[in-house]
Amino acid sequence: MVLMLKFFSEDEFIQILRKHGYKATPQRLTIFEVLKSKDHPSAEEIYEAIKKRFPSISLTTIYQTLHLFSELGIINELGFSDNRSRFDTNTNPHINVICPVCGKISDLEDELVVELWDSLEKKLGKKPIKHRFDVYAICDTCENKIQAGRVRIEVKNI
Amino acid sequence: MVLMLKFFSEDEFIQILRKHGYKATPQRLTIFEVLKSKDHPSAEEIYEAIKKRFPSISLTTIYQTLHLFSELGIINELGFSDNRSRFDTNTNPHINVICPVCGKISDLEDELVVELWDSLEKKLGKKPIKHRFDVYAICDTCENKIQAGRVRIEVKNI
DNA sequence: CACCTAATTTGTAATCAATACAAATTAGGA
DNA sequence: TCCTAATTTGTATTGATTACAAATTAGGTG
Repeated sequence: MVLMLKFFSEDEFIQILRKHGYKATPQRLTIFEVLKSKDHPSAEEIYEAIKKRFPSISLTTIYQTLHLFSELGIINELGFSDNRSRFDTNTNPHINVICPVCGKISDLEDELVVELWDSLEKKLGKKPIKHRFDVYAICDTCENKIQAGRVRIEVKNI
Repeated sequence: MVLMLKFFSEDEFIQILRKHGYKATPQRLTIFEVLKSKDHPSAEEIYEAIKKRFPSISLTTIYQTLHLFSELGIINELGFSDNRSRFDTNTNPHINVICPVCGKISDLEDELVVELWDSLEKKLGKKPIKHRFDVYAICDTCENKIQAGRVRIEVKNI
């Protein structure tokens, strides 16, 4: 951990690619920039955002690049039961708080999570490779809509 | 929490269905029994196991039933990036320790996880609905194969 | 116990995110 | 500037899951 996509400059990012033997293509750099600005985007959302800056880009490139970034450990792919992965740029120990109504994901950083993560090396006999901690709770926005009777509960990502 | 599919008798299970207005069909009871005996099965694995006891069952029924059980809160659907959900019958606070090589999932019950779960109500301002904590670590079986040079690393569920 | 009806099951067709593939393009070293 | 392996692109395909409508059935009622 400690690495965090959001804090890399473009130059640092290019160095990371080169160090691993990968080329610094404009497509990769653009996807990197878009990832910085998005929260927990799906491939489709990334594709839509990137087409604005890079109209010729192919969806296949998006997928290949996201898999490459996952392999490099700078993002995590989060598979969901609705078959739409989302991509997490926060690789430090944290909890994804997911609203089952609107699908919004927000990060909860917490000392106890770090403590739990650190304790796992001893408990498992080896340091784990990565984590994915999800918790489901209705977000305030949706809670208010429900209170006001303005929404029928329809569950996402659950 | 406290509910645990593995510890329900068939009669108790029938009562749960009826209490919620659902019929106790032989298909549902068979799926319930098979879930008791499987660890973290996919829909396909459940289908294969059930066809032995109930040859006429349809894959659609498997899916409908698994979704019903999820709705009742007695199992959790775990979506993965390979687009194959697996179903977790352990709804108590625990960590899924996933081997990225063979895909094996084992449960780690731990006091810190319970403590973390219990602390979330205060931190979020509301009691969360459910959790899903995954950690990736190569299992002993795969570790040994790798040491012996008998396997090329090929990643699953990651 | 037989009947009735809404719930459930079944088989097939459709969906759609993700992947495979092969041709065209390009980063970056020589 | 050239060269080549890496990368990108567009299209075709895959495969888990869902939609749908017809057939069946659980379980309540008289």
